[in-house]
Amino acid sequence: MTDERQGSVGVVDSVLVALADNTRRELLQLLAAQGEATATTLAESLPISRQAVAKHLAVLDAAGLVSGSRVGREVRYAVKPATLDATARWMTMLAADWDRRLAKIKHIAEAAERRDTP
Amino acid sequence: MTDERQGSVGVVDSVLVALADNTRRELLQLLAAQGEATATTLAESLPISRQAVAKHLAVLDAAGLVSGSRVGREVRYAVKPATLDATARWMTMLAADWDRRLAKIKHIAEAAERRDTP
DNA sequence: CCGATGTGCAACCATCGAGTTGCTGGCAAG
DNA sequence: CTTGCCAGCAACTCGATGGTTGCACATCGG
Repeated sequence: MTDERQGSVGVVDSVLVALADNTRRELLQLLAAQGEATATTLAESLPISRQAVAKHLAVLDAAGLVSGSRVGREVRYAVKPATLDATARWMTMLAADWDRRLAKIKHIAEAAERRDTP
Repeated sequence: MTDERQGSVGVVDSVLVALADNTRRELLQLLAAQGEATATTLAESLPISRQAVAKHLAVLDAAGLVSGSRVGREVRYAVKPATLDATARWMTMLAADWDRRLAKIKHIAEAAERRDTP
């Protein structure tokens, strides 16, 4: 199993790195809108070359956010919601964890205050 | 106001960029664990210099993930769960959107298949 | 078979970002 | 007042990354 401890490396890292780029997010949006598309098609909707798009798709594929399947001489890419969803879950969990800790610390601080100024 | 459309720039961008770095995530973890800490303190728990930590904290602050408050000659930083939570929500919504579109497209494809092979 | 179209690979360039060192300025404790 | 932390620039190095061009390879259509 992949351990997957909070802030360490892993699947989450690659997803976040992939999502950190605006062009890649636009690419995902286009893919989600069209269902399936090739690198060349996508490049026509963006101000960058086909090769640049291909590289981005490789990154997204490595992160598990998209997957490509060869059909004849072209490669159709499609979005994979599961990975994004998993990352969203991880984030929600993390935020909840922070909240828990903050609440606990605040509680301790208040207790100390009550003790100092009775 | 900041518009804040789906895949375009904005708050989400800065948060994702901030989270894309592993050192920054470790920093957040440390902060969440300790409640409050200064740049120098945090630097002692990491293999990098105080200045590097300060830069990272600046990025996290700009993204709204932490906030620092001056106490005497030192600056105490603390985690801000709200922003992370908002981003997590955004992601969940996005994943759901992808799922919706995928389902619709699949439906269309099946309909076409039924029509082609009656 | 031959041309057109789409991918993949490699080299190359420019910029960005993480990290460093070095110095200055403020605040506090002696 | 002086000494010692702590924070805040500023300049610099260097590897990662987004982007480009050029070419070779496969596949479809005539």
